[in-house]
Amino acid sequence: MPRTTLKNIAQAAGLSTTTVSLVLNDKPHHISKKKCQLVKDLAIKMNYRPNRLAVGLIKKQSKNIGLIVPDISNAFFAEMTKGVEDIVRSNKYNLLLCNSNGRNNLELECINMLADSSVDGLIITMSPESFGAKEQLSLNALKSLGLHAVIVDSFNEINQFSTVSIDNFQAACSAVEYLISLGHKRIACITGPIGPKTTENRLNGYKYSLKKHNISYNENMVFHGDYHYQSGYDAVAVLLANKPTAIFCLNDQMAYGAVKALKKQGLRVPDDISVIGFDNIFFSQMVEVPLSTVSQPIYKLGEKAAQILITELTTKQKTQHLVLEHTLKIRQSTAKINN
Amino acid sequence: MPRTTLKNIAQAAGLSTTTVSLVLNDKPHHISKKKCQLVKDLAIKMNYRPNRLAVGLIKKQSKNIGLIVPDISNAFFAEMTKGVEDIVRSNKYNLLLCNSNGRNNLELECINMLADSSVDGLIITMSPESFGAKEQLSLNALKSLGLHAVIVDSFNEINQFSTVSIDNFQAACSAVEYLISLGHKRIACITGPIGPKTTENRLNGYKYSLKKHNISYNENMVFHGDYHYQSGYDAVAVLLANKPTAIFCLNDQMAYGAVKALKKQGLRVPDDISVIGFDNIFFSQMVEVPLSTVSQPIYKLGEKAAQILITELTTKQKTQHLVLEHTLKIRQSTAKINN
DNA sequence: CTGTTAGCGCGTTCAA
DNA sequence: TTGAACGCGCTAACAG
Repeated sequence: MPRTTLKNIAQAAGLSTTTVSLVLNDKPHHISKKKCQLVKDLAIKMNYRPNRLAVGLIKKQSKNIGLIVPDISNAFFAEMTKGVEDIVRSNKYNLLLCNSNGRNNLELECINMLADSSVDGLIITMSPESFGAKEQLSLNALKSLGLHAVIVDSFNEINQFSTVSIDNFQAACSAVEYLISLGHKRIACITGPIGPKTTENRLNGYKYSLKKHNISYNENMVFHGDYHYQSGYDAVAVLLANKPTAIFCLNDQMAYGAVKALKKQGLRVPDDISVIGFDNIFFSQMVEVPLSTVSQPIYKLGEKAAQILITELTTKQKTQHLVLEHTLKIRQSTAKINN
Repeated sequence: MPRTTLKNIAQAAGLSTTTVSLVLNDKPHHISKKKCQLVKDLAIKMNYRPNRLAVGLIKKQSKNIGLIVPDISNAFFAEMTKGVEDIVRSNKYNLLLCNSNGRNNLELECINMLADSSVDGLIITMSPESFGAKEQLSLNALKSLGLHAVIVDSFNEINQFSTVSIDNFQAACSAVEYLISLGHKRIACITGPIGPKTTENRLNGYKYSLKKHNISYNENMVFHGDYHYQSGYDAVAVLLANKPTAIFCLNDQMAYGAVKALKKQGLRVPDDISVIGFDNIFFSQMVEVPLSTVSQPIYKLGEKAAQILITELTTKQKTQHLVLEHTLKIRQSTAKINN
């Protein structure tokens, strides 16, 4: 049995579809109270609900918003997505979810598919691959498709899209400064893939803070991981050669891996070596050694992105670059240097 | 600048929209090679992409699939969603994501919104509230809207929808039997909210295995949690009164909470008390004491659900009830009884 | 106060 | 070999 359409209820009421449409959409009209009531009753009785595709086609707005993330099964993106979803839904939009699997070409496909679905706008966290020329590819796609977009976890002053993120440079500084305040001088760093601004900024914060405290920067104290658990684990074997007393991991997942590897090497965290992470995903309070970390307001990042997008969509407001506050979350994986 | 439409390219080619449509959709036709080529070239040059809303409206299939989960920020659902998304996308569908926040009324709203968006079908994990009469509410909504649906993590032989899940009863049995094989007799259980079949089946498995081994069932050894970390933590204070030597938690999150509380009480896991979980979410290998648990094929649950749905959509295949294999994942939170 | 007409962008008869 | 005409379900202009 097909859904009841405007026409169905128009027929049942003996009126035109226009009349019914006017009444049901609360448009200004001059239709008799009785007919109004008739239409409304009928709509309820026949369980009428407008077809969003048809409305979207004519109004040129689908009431759909797209979200592109590298990997929804990653705790960071899952929590961010929740923030997006809550705002989107409370504004009567639907959310189209896409995974780019961290690949720039898939990201481009997602952008196109979402455009094909006439999304009113989209929220995107660029894939790790999308930096430099490839980032431009994505940005240009968005631009040429005339899409409204908000970019999360990336800060690009010169582009025409709104952004939401924390100040990754300062956040990294605060983590490293904290380590230094604990007496650490031999501070290693496990990074994500080199290229994206987010990673660059964190790494620059690390370098800056070292320099500021007259600690010379040693390339061998930096391991380039990929933001996954395993790379944090693998990094330890390499970094230990340089006898660090602390390790700054550019995300929590890699910190978990590092802690695990350290334990396997017979080193105690934080007694023998300190580890600090970045993100403060939910599980960081529950891992073997509750993780000290730079806390990002992950859920809020998603919320704000959605709010900004919807605001841009409804009012004709210009783009903005929102920087959310980070905090340092001290738990038990860091301690004063001990020697 | 608006997107190029069929009409645009028809004009540019000096042909009718019909001709263009025929060519671009590879429909049987008798159009000269040259014109064919012209159309195809133009389509590429003008970057033509069909409007999915328009196509959906006319074909009566939107190529959209809906997914309703209680909470996408929950690691279990995030991973399941990834499985769904991968299959959905590789079949050229789009995914509409909805959170029910665990509430039946929101679940109903989601179902309606998805129906309004003309989704071709949907995948749903019922909210914990949706059991008994409330479950029927959701089921009836799906039915009366004529929606194709696949239900994940729930098994209901009498309904008309396909289901995908593991055998929760057997899975619970295997966990408890394992504990018993380790010599445990005083086995406590931390459950989720009572009502949903999934929880009931696990609890019944627990009871059945106890009985099978002549261990009398003691109501005070069962704590009714809510599947969240905190309730696992809170349960311990209550359960300890009955001196259990092992605790069976109906999901991993609560197991983490239990382990944490146990530690706080000065008890060592597994030396003083064993803990076993359920789900095997990704983090269970990384928590303080790597968790022994019943492993569900979470990603596969999502994959299979999507595959079944798409199969039902394309071929007119009847519903099926797929039961996936679980396994027991023994890690370090369980040990032989020690007294 | 209400209905007719037109069309959003597309696919599908049918006639030419 | 091609195109005009129709309709998916709906809204918006303009009549009347």
